[in-house]
Amino acid sequence: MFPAMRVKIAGLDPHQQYYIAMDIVPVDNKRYRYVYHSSKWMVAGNADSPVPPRVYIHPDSLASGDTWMRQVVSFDKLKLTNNELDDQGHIILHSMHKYQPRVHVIRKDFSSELSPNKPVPSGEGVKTFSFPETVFTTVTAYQNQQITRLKIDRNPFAKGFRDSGRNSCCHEVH
Amino acid sequence: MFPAMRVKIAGLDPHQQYYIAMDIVPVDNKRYRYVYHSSKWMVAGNADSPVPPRVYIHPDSLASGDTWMRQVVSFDKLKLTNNELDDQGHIILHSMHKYQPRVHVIRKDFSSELSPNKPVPSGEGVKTFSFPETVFTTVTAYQNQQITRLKIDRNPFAKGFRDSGRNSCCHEVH
DNA sequence: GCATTTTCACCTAGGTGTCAAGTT
DNA sequence: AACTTGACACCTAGGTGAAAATGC
Repeated sequence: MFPAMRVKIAGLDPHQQYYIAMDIVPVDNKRYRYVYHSSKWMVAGNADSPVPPRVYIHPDSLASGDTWMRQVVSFDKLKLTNNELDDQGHIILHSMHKYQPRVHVIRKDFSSELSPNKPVPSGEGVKTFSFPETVFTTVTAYQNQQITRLKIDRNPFAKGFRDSGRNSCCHEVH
Repeated sequence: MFPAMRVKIAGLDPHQQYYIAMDIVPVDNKRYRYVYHSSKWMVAGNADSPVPPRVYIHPDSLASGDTWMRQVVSFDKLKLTNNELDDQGHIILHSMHKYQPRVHVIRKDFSSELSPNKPVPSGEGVKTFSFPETVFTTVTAYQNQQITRLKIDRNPFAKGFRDSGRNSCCHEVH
């Protein structure tokens, strides 16, 4: 998933151990299509049937509150798929649906049920945060030029598609 | 370090947490030189002055005995340097000296003193293993053809230097 | 003369969007 | 017509020994 979600965490007990995890939940029960001439996502019917729940457990888990709070916690290794039979542990989503990523901070002594294949437990010892500005719509092909440009300009792995990169290939270098 | 040291571990308490670590200790107090015509390492004087002790803590640490025993524990990410001022956490060794790698299994409740920059603690809760067949002599350039061939033939990153690789580059493919 | 460092081409491994082709 | 997939060129990132350059 790019751009990656990155969070700063405060208020933990420095000496307590925590897991940090992310899941991605549907925003509504709708399927969408993109209307190019109005540059808007429009409802295009009801959502497809639910997919197996998956949780991305941050690879720095288990770590102390102290460790978590000292760093920016980045979810850049989180991967998405539309393959409901995925066996790589990726988070499974429907294409053309709206989703909200959520961050979970889970005290170690409350993590007995934590699993990549089960919903995140809730209750005392688990805090969940979601940021409305991170809602996104899944696609298999980009629907507009702005998103393509954002991806190409910001992702180091897409450097080959940048205008500057393309032009510079034709300059003579001495 | 290639080939990497790889170990199978048995006899741990499945539910106990352990660190696994490696350090590399001098075999003797000598400096060596390689005599090509006899294909042997000969003593060439006394060892250089000791270097700062470094410990490689296996990146899967901390993990349960169960987890450790289920896998082959590989030290392929361990890195060596001859730079005594190294700040990358690599293990510092003198070139042209003989060394013995050691594997340490450290119970979590005994790991208070465990640090990449301090000698591994010893006593109850720490078990240390060394395998004489893994003794090696450090170099900055290979001293004989056998070791070069071993490296090239066995290390995937050296594929470009294999005979088959070199020849195949010249074949026409159609 | 020997040991060490630096630079380099050549790999592994894997993350990008593009485009052509396939699917529904 | 819209959506999805797969092959591809092009990157990042970093692990190899060869060979040249440097040091002692």
